[in-house]
Amino acid sequence: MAAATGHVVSTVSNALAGKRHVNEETRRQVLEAAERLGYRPSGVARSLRLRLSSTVGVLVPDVSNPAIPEFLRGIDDVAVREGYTILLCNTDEVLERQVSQMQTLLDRRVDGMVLISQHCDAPEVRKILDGETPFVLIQRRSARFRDDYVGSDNLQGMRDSVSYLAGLGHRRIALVTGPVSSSTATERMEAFEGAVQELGCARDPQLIFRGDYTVQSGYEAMHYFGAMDERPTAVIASNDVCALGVQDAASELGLSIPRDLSLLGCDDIDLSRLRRIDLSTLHLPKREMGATAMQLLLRRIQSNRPPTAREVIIPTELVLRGSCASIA
Amino acid sequence: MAAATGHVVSTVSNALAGKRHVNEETRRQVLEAAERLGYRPSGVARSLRLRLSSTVGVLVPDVSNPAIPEFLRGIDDVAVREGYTILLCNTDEVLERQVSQMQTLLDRRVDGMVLISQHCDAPEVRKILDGETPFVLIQRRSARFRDDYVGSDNLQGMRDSVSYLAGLGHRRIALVTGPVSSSTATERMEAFEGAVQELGCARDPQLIFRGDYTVQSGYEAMHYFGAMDERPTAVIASNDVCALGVQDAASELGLSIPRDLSLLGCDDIDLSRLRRIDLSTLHLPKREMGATAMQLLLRRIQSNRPPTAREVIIPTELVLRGSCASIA
DNA sequence: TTGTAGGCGTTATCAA
DNA sequence: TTGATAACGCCTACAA
Repeated sequence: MAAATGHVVSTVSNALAGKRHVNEETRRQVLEAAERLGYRPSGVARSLRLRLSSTVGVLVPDVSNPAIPEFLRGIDDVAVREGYTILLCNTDEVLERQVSQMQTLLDRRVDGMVLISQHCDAPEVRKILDGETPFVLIQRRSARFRDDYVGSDNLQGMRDSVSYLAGLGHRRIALVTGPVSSSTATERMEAFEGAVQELGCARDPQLIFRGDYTVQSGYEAMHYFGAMDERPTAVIASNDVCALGVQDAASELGLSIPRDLSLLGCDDIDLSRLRRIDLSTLHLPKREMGATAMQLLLRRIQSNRPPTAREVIIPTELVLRGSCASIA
Repeated sequence: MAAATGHVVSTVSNALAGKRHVNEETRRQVLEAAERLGYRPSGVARSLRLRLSSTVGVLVPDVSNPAIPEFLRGIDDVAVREGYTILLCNTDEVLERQVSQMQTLLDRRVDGMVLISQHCDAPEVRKILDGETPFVLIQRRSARFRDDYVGSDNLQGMRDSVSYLAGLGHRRIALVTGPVSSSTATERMEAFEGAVQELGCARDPQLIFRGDYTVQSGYEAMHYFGAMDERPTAVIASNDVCALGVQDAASELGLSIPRDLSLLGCDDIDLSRLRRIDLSTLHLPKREMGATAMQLLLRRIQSNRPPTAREVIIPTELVLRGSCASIA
């Protein structure tokens, strides 16, 4: 490229980047030549030189789980605005996969990472997190460390949920929880247990089913609940996707929602507001949360001294639709 | 790193990469030092040297549209297996955004690009496509050029759909089509028109509503159809997401599916099989299609002489669920 | 305002 | 089998 213009590389570089002053005429020539040749500076070379890749890795359990893309979209919104590109990695909740993906991201010298509901306490993971590369956690935080984190207010949310159902007269309320490794799942479960006790509802461990945030697990949960001698009159699912499975099994069992069973979700995925689904749920502004996480990450990337960790807890809001009713 | 081991860089490189023979003892030392120092070769430097980034860009309209992530997952499956990482870009169907994202990908020297339902005939886009960087198209192909392409058999699929409905006695069948710029939408629409004529159904241009693959557009379409003097008795939606909107509006209008209205989708997104949705639709193996596209891309990336373009047309399969019934 | 030169961290080539 | 060296394409002192 330099050759083509008759100017030296540094002049070309400066003309293109507009960093230092170059003669207007020189500049014009360079720009013209670049245009004509379709020349564009190599981001790779720049990354090597600057030791900055303008790239962030995002780890997700599985993009095709409906709850995930909305976070992703929020992250992307601010990433694009700030000139970053996203490297996407699916981990399927499998620790080794997560570790190897993180390693790959590091090898590619990403400027930072966003971990959406990923393992963050496993020693292999922690070892990477303790390195130089900035990161932010979404919806799953460490039990032992304080990191940059964006998550929902699970305590308040679950309390609202239980007290809403209790207000409708329900006393046997079941919970389909998420995987043990998920702090959000754990927090929601603990809040559930607390609220159930406070509000004088049944405290039956059998009413808690361990799921894994999938439709399938909600489906299994409901079949399990349905087979109990004393069925729950209401079910809270730890996320909407899983609530969809509960709905499905309920139909199969001939249980009408909300007549025979009240159902409450968490997350408020886009589909929950469809009349066919019509799921009452805790709304979570996922796109905004993704954006917030990315902003936190950028703050850390761009600051010279590592800022102190910040945890952003987003309040949830109960969205009442048609899946709950007072007990007959 | 080289310094730490007392060996020269090239030896270190070779020990780590295992390319050429190094003394077993030397090798051990290098590996040990790397382990101890947590050293990992820079992918950026390697990319610069090799002029290969092991990175592919994927352009999508919007990740949070449920039809998209499944393709993405398929792409990722083979990408990971082959050591590639995905750079994700949302374009929102906006041409300038697509162009600027493609430019960014080029700047980052991606080894190739996958365009999921993107503009591919606009001159700005074509200019980039005509460059050196390999690419594959999914679900939207060029009207004028023959590129590597993976898409559904829209002709056969739409024929099956119409003839299924005609077999149920429907004669007034409506279509909610996709954006003009989408070849899949166009192909489906043309196939619809042909089939409708062949099978002796109403050929009323009013029965075709131009949507854009969103829930919202399906919703609007149904309200439009619902207000007609002579309502259609069946609706075919150009994709499932849009069918969801039709369902929603139908509920709102007090039309029961399938009693008052038969509804057929396209794509078969995961959610369509939920009992609450229960949408009859054309199944499309989206994850497999994504994988196929990525394989096509790799073939092009890895071959010395550009192979001739290949179009892979995937047959669709009508999945009968509960959204269609014979006419009363 | 422009030119020169060094280095970012690899790999490939060539010589030892 | 190993060592030295030259790119890859960019940015940035520093010198002119």
